Amino acid sequence: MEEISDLIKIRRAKVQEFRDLGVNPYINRFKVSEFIGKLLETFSEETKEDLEEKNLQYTLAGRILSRRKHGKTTFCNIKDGTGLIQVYIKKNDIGEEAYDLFSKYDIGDFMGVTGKLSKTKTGELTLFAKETTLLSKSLLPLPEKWHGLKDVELRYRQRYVDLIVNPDVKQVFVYRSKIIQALREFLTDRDYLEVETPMMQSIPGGATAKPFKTHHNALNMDLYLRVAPELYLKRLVVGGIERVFEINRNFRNEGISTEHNPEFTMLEFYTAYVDYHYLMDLTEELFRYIGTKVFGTLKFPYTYVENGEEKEGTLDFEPAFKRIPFKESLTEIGNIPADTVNDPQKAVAYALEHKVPLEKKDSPAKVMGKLFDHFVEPNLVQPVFIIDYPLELSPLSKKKEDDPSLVERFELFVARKEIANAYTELNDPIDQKERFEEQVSQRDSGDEEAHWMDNDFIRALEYGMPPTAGEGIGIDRLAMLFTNSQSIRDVILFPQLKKES
RNA sequence: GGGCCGUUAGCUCAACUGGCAGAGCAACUGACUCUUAAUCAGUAGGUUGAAGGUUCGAUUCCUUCACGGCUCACCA
Repeated sequence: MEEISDLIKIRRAKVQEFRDLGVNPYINRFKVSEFIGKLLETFSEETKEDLEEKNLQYTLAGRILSRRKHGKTTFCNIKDGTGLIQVYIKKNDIGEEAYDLFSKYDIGDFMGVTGKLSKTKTGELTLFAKETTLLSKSLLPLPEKWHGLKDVELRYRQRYVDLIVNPDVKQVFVYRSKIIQALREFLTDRDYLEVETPMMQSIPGGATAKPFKTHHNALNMDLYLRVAPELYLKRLVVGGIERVFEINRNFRNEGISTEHNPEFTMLEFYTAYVDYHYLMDLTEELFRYIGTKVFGTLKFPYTYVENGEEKEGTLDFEPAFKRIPFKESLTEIGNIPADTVNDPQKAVAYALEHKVPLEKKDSPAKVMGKLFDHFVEPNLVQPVFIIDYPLELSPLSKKKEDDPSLVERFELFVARKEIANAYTELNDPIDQKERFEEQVSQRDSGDEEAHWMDNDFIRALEYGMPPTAGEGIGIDRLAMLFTNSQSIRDVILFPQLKKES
């Protein structure tokens, strides 16, 4: 039925051969005396003579990644989770029978090896084997050693293979993990409490986005996967958890691109008694903390494409991040005439003239948003806070005291991407209710992304929420930024793909 | 969802204007006791993503579909 290539048939036959010889090809345990990385770290600089004198015996284990056979001797490289080391197997040293058995191992198999650590005449740290053990047999051939696995579809679908043969891949995910760890440290050191709030919500709130819908059978109730934790975290601020954060998944039923995966990881944190200015300072500090702690630098390479050419730049988190009001950014960075920005009709005309796609139902504020996306965002390379957004684009933010058409909100842009979004939280329950009502009417007129009415959230605010500022940071994009990754799929281990055909 | 590009051996890639589908690595057989993209000699490996169509003849041209990449729209 199933077509099996000769390569696999041969390997399956080998498994049987080992069994026939009384060798279990999948043994239960194997005691390792040291990890490879540790040996590389400790002994790479030592001379061959010193190593010989110390007569160091080790038992290592790892996956065979390459092999160079020379008749009665073989060099191979084995890799464990910590590093890759060369092993030298000589017939005279391990015996004829053992050598014949070893010769049946394939690239991709896990083997254990005991022997003396020394160096070859070329100076490479090498374990000179006295004994080898088959730990686990591999049935599928690994991709080519030189080119690795390049087919991006296979890399994402079979990430396990990608991780085996493309060493840089693991490093990206190590960095991702360390970045998240640094975020946690940074916040917990400042007395923020990490919490987990519902991912399944009956009213999906906290962001303008289309949710995924699911159904709970026992409760006979439709539920939505959350688009943001925001409204629950604010309920906690109401309840007295005045410094709170959550790092977890959000789900949005929208397009997939190099910057969007349907499930993505967000940090959201809330701080009572402060405003968005405080958060800007804290955000700058946070970026420098990650840079220093994880990478030991505040300057990062940045690859981008301009006019079809790949170019290299540098992102610098050292200088103070610029803070530019939204409206000013349109004129100063977007080079849109001031009278156009101030006149909704002219703005629409300007947008159409420059082929910015508008929809008929777009309000003046939405037109501004689109002008921003089109003319300003592509120019925001070094870290910059865009501040003071139009009220209508921000249904959960607090109005500015001196200009109620604007809200106290900022978004942080780096490398032409939106990385963070923050604002002084709206805590006036009556104002909040009116804004929800406005969103509901937009929803009724066909805007599937508009916010829902959340009466329990209003009730929480009615009990009183202290003045609070909150911020969300997209972790995937943050990881892209720090690892200079061109696609969000390169920082997500298993990105969403269609079913394999 | 739209546009452009791609899918050939396990992997990385060739095959001119439609004319016998090829190489390197991996595999297999053999030689080789310090190699490292080991080397040398030989062998095998293919429904060219799928289904139709045009043609004497299709990897190549056309149509539809599947999957992927980039990009636009939407969005963080």
